[in-house]
Amino acid sequence: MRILQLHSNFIVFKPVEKEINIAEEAAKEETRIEEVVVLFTAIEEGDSSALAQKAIDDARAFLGKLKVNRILIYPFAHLSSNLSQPSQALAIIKDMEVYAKSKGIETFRAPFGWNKQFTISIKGHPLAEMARSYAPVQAAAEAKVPCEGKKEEEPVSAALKAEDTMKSYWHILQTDGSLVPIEEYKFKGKSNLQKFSQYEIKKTRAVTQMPPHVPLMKRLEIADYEPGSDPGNIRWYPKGRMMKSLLEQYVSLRVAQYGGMEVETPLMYDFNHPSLSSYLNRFPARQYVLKSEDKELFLRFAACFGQFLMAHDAQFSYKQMPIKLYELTRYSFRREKSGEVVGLKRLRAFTMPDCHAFCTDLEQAKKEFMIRFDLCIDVLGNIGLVKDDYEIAMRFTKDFYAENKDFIASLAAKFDKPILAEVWNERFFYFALKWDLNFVDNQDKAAALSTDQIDVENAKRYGITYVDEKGEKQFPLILHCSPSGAIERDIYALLEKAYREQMTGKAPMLPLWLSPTQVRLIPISDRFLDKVEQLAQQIAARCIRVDIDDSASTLQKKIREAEQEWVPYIIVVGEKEIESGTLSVRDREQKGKQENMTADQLITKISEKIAGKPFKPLPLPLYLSKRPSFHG
RNA sequence: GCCUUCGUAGCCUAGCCCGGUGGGGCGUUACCUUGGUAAGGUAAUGGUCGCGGGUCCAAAUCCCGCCGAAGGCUCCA
Repeated sequence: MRILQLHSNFIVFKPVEKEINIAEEAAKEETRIEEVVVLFTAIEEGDSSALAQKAIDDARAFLGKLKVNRILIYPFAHLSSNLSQPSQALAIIKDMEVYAKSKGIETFRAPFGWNKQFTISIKGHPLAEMARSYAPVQAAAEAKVPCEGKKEEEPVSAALKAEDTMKSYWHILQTDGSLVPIEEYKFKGKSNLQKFSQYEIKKTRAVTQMPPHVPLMKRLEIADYEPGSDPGNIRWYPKGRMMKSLLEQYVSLRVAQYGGMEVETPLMYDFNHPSLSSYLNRFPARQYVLKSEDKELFLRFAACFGQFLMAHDAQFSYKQMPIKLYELTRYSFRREKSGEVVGLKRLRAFTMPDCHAFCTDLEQAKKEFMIRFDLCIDVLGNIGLVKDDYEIAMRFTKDFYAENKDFIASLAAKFDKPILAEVWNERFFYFALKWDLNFVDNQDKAAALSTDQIDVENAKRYGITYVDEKGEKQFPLILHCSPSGAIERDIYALLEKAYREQMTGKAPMLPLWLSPTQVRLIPISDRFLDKVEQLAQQIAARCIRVDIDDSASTLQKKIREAEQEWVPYIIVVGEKEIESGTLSVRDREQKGKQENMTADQLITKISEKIAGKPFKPLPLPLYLSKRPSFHG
């Protein structure tokens, strides 16, 4: 049996003439049905009533999802070249109709045996079009790995087999390296891991609140939606641009210290390049496509292409390996579905540091993997996201675990927190092992930050080779690592974390090195402006971002506004301070407690806290009265 | 893409159900106030009520279509 299932706005059909002599009686009139799932159905040799019921049951499963309860069974012989006898076919079609009605479905049927004309309007969503094929006997068809973007289901048996291959078996990998099936694991005291597991496995969501980081990114003048672009393409205000730039610099610095060689590669690539087109098929991201003269190009959705094409042309041997290439893409483009794009969490254009390491063999890859694992955790920690802020998932096949149990156990021991493990029976992605660190936000949704994976496929695909000890060409293993994840996502995580801390009664703030204003000076009156400016210059000369609130508001209001801007240190300056040289510093970290210190002591205190981090000067005019407001 | 909800000044929002001159707050500007650690006072300014069509004597309000956003679904290397 073959069924083409179409979720339609409407269908209009009209019987024209009888094609066979057993055709049913029908009037040659137009029938119009609105909001209906149309089942174009061909009955094949050997089909039974049981199969008819199964077909209806499968269709019912979709009716629920589509929120429709109306079907049209439309006999359509052209789907098969192995049709059954018309008399049997009619009987089965009728069985389908009776069964569907018995299940409470509003069922229509087009007459059997007629040549009919029809007009149909199909809905555009992914589930709208679906082809199904039912084999009459359980002959094992060959299994195929389902391919993303294909709106067709494989024959049942093949689909079942593929499902078995793709089926994820969820476990918790404990710090001693043992696996506990998720149903048996006690999440006591591990509520974030539980939330993350739920999100990964069941995708449960129940919140209707706007993600807290969205109003924050606007109010703090970090970033905003850009209505003049495509959804998920963000505008960055001066403060946000500065933060993003610092994060970019920091991650790039750390990768350089690790040994990554920074390169730059094109934003757009030829759709028809042989290596690229086969990679595209393995990577289920939707692209931005553009035409230039007679070429079709796509905007890159990862940094892999440029680096792989570069590695393809490079000459290297085992003596130089592992070789590490690095690029920070500004931007990677993924045309996420409009309903999925949200705030800084999921974008269509995002900044992605990506470091690939080309390794000779699994031993070298494992060693390198471990080094990068440390690097990622340390980078995130310095950005302001510690182990309590994220959960880890590790994904591998049954066989890989069996063969590398000690290695996986050592990763688990190093992380020192239980790990969500996704285990497959067979490998169907290009990696043998992958982990990702996931931030769990205030809506209990998870977003991946850092990740690393051992790629066992792409060297061959891109023709990347190295020369081994015997002078023979070999394919390397490739590690893909983003030490921080997307930079935008880091900012999302920092804002969500700040919001969470606010909920627990703490003053929300950004890490000191990322705060656009680190010190705010508030003169008590205009009379002190000159002296305050001198103080500002003294502080700014030591690479600290300081500004002056010279607006016309009252003192109290200026303090309130500085607090609402999350300024870490606020200093009111008047006669006392200028004469004594002692400043009364309001410390946000300590909920606004005031502490007396000299300017030099403050400078030392801040310098120690931001040591080792990149610096950028104040991204806005020194005087608040000279600043435009970018949002409200 | 689908479903639900929502679009009112630069920002937040009342009014919509039950049609009859769109109200408040923040901001901005001006004036008064020059202050000692989270909102000083007065006034002025600012609106194609998302866009288009319909119903009606009359539409922010009711109806239809479209656009945009948020949440959900789906998807998520």
